[in-house]
Amino acid sequence: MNIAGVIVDVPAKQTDKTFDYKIPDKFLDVIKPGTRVIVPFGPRKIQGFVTELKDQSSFAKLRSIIEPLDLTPVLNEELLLLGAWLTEHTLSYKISVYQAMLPAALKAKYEKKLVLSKGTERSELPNDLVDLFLDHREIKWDDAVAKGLVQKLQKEAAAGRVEVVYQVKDRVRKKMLKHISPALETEQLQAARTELPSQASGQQAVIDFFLEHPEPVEQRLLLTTLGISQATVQSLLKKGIVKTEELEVYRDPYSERKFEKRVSLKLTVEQETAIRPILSSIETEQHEVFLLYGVTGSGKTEIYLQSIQEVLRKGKEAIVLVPEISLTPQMVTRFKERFGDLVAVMHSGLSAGEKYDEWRKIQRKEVKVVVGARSAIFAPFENIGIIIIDEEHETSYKQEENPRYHARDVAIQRAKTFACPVVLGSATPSLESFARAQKGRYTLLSLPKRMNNQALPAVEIVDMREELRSGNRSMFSVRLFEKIKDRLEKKEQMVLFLNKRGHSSFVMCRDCGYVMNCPHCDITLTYHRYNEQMKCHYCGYEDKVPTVCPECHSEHIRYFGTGTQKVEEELLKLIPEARIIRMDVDTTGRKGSHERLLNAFQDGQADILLGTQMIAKGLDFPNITLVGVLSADTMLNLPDFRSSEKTFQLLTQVSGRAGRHKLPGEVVIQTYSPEHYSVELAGTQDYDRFYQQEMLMRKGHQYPPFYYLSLVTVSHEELMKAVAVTEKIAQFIHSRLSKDAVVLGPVASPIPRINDRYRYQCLIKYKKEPELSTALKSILEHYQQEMGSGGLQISVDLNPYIMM
DNA sequence: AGCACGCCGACT
DNA sequence: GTCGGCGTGCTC
Repeated sequence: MNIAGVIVDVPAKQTDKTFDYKIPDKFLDVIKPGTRVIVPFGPRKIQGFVTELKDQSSFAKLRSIIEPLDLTPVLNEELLLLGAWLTEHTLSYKISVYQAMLPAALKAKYEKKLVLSKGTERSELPNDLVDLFLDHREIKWDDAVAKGLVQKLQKEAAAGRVEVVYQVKDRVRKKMLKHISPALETEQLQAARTELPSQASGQQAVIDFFLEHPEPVEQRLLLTTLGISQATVQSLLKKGIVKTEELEVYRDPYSERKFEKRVSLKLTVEQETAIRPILSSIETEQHEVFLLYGVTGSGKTEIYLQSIQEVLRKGKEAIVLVPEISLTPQMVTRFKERFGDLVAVMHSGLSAGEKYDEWRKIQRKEVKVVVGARSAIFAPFENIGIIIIDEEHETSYKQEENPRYHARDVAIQRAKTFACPVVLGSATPSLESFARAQKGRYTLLSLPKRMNNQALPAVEIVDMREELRSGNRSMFSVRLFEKIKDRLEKKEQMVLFLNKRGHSSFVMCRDCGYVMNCPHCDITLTYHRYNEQMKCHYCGYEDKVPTVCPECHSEHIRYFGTGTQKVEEELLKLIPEARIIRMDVDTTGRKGSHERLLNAFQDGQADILLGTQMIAKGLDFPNITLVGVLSADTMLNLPDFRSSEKTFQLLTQVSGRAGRHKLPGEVVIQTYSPEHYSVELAGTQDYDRFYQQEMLMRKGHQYPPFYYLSLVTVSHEELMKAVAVTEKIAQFIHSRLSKDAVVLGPVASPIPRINDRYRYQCLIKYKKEPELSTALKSILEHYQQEMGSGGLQISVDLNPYIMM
């Protein structure tokens, strides 16, 4: 077994296979499947993943692996298999999949350099090159290019005075710090202490310290805790009483914070009923998917925590996925309080180094629980006992770049391997999941009541068309404004929510709320400034922008868009004394600012929390008694068949922020389409009826969960080329599928041009098409050459969430 | 993805 | 006659 099959770090169709290399004898015991290695590849050196070991290769002359990058494989057998599965299910390159499974820090960086050859002196070079190597024997290739000296240098290279060197670098180094530890056993240490001169109090203190704690301690820490100087340590070192070593330390993003240990809460009867099947699945080690459907504030988190506790008791590990946006300090705290140091946290707020350290803790089995966003699903645990996905309906679980995976699918796949349960939790489950629960593929667990029977907040829907009619042109309705003033007087807090994702413009009548829809697709038409047209991105339908409302003939018809900053300004104009904290991408950009703003709000430093998406979830402040949604429509009018579902989910989530504790909560939803079922039913928090209604729509228009979707997006600099290729692809797919499948397109993508590239797409709706994957693969194969050089790009998304 | 090899246009 | 354009094909 001295040959390794290696997947090389070159994301291209032609290199998407294993390359065989000889393993040098000295690395035979280190290199295993899952190890990263540096291999020669053509003239360069690149990183690769060993995926298999073998005795024979069909290749006659093999080159050798240069060196391994890991002492322990970064991918274990299960993850390698999972990678193969993912490749198949996302049609991505193997290398992209493996890289997606690991922290970015493990991705190689490459450097191309020019080095003075051995035995060559700087003075032997031509005059204009001498300075380049002034105080090093090497220079960066890019610098040489910038100075326009490449040709000259290449001549030197041909003459053997300069060499081109390729280097593979790790992105992040392990953080090493100097540690001190005793060099002697306890008794000898004791003896050494007595031999010290009596005035050597510092040295005595150090020995006393090590008699208590014999393990290595960071030097800086030792000096400060004992109040001694470096010199003291030096003399002990000379005497051979202590020794130093460089040890890896973790960057701990939570080191500053103290967590009080909390114990389990008593479960309510409902929670008790809901948790039982989960516990039994853990107990009997039977894979099962649970949909934990519980209204906001019904205590889902406590069920997660206690299930995990049971898993840990069995000596197994747990993965908890939380949407990036709600991976709030509050959430992390609850897990840290319960499980202390056994928890690793992974989210985008961490630096690459911090993420890597958290990952290392998992790999080294120093933690048992990981709480993290999407990519935490790849946590390298080897004995998973449960996978929990909170806010299961969130679309951020779907990765929108290659590999285009859905964390839910990966979770189920891994859980099958480990024969453990998956718990999908949500107050507003995705239609897909709820439908599966209805069909019995998932086990439905319900928590219909809030804990301590707190009533759901009263929701009032305000018709903004009425407001306009009665002369109120501001963005606050009379009702909402009254309530804001009332809360300010009572010194209670409130949250104002503005959905910012309404940017893709749509046209709406301010008088009657009429929004232009596509007659064939039930999807909002998008306004295009460049040709003053309304357009459907699903079927290509086009219409003129109306000057008067087709419905009520009003002239107040215009397109929409507004921002948090504008709301803040207007609010301050009306109520100058209001203390507002604004949370959006602008104010939370810097690291830690998210947490700081929320803490400020919690401490009562502001009355109003104004924000976008990010304040919709997970917040749990006792003093919030009013939630205002400024415009419920923005999301409803996105060109997306899930827009109703997203609107309902969002409104329900936001409403759930109010009155979670002693004070009752109120919600005001402002809208131009109060009669739309997603708004209306969010008002009564009636998921079940929403589900029924939305399922009818989906069935009628052949959308998930009745049909699967696949999306092929073609882009090219030339419009005609993009259209023509998409057309051919559509025809080809059509010919390969059964008559039950629907192939739509070519249609311009919702973003028809990015970076001067025209984008066309083809949407496939189908129930069961075993040939589809093969067909898509052969398309990618067929256009391979053109994708390399001709500037053509084709991307395939099996089960897209964003239609762009 | 790089990089080398190789075959056609504008220059010393 | 040469330098250099980027099309084509390969990397174990």
